[in-house]
Amino acid sequence: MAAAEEPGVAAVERALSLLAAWREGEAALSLAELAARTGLYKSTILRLLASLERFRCVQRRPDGQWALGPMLFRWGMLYQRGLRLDAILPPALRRLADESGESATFWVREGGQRLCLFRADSPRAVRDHLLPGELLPLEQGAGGRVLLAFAAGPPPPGTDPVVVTLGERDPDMAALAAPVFGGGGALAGALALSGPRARLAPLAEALKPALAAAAAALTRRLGGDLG
Amino acid sequence: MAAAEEPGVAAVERALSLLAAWREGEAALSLAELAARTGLYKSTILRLLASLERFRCVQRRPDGQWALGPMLFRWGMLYQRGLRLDAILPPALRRLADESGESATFWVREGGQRLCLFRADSPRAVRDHLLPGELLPLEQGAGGRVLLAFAAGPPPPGTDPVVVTLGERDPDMAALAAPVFGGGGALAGALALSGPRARLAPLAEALKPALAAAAAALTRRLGGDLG
DNA sequence: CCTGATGTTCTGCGCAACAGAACGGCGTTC
DNA sequence: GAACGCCGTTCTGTTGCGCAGAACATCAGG
Repeated sequence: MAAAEEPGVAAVERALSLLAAWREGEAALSLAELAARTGLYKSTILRLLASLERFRCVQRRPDGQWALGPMLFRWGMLYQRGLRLDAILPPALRRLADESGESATFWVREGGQRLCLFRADSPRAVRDHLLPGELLPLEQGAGGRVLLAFAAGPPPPGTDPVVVTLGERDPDMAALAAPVFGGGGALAGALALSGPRARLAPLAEALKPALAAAAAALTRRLGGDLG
Repeated sequence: MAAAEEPGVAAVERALSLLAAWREGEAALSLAELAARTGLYKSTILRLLASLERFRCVQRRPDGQWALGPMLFRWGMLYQRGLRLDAILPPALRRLADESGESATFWVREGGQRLCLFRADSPRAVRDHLLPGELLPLEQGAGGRVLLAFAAGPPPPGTDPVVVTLGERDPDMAALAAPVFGGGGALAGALALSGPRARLAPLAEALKPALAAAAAALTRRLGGDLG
């Protein structure tokens, strides 16, 4: 990375591109696969992995394959808890999922995407499949639309804060979402319910008040109604 | 890092030492604080942060302070789910915590330490405080002792698999733990109950069968009884 | 207004890190 | 058993990357 270009450290970016090679559901990757996915030379990868391993960001398995390491989990938890939502959100999401019968998710905005920060799956066997840590576009789905629509703060009183979308991200799914505000009226995230379209679409209007109430309760707990 | 020393990439290790600067409960750190904690020059830190920011491992706040970034959360979740325990453990821990009244934790061994991978807090207000992502020594506490004692695989039938410790890690706490085995009889982790010593110590013997049964049920679900 | 602390920018120089070849091991096929 | 292809490991000459650290700008507090 020439000084005339964007600042940074090329070796660090090579190491991070390695970490970015893992995908959902992959426990371990071989050296050859890492080379194929990153375009880096195997000797370069081995040197980078040595440092990542020393800091416990990757670990080498007995069969020679490489897995992500525990320090990423630790830092990921520090990130999540640094948002100061971990004490409040999991029980609130669990309650909402149990009472509504659908999956409850809390989305936060990260740049041009939304990140699934907390999740309580529906008690039902048929439900949408979504995992904490997943990053999705803002433009699709109720959660993303709420993060866009309410970025500037709380709407005027009397405005319906709940957004409903049918089949935007997946044709068979539906979702509702409402904004949650934190201190100073800043948007903290979007509280969403989601599930199969056939089951959720007929119930969407009926679920709006409960979702709006749950989001408002979270807003109050976060001090978002004081701004 | 001279070639004669351990292999690796010094710039990468500097960047990782930056990420390691954050501690529990710290949402953001200033440049000066990062310099104080790592001993790196501020110009060096800024270059490293530029790369970390580009890969979304840190983010700069409007006030100029630096926070850990969402990609760490994503990779942390990939690490956790790569262990293939996420579908099974959270509900099992919740059940165990609700039935026993104490906090339930799943520990995995990472090198010479144990990592809190999943956690269900006790429903009671007075409980020990422990968070996913925390790393603790193996030599202290029931969870750690189990990871040491059963590293070689399942014990002979008839052996009591539950370890009880009183006040080892914290004088006011007590814990019980039992091993959980995965495919091929390999130790997957330790299932633990923990809480205030005054409350848990009198109940420890009575809780052993339930904990052993829960651990055995997890072992069966993971195929650990087939090896 | 002054001071101290913090954050930002710049650059010469040294060596860190890379590219990529060569090699060994292993599994598969004939 | 030999040959082949793929994977992982080791080595090294060269160069441009990345650092140290000084200088500077900004800001908050007294």
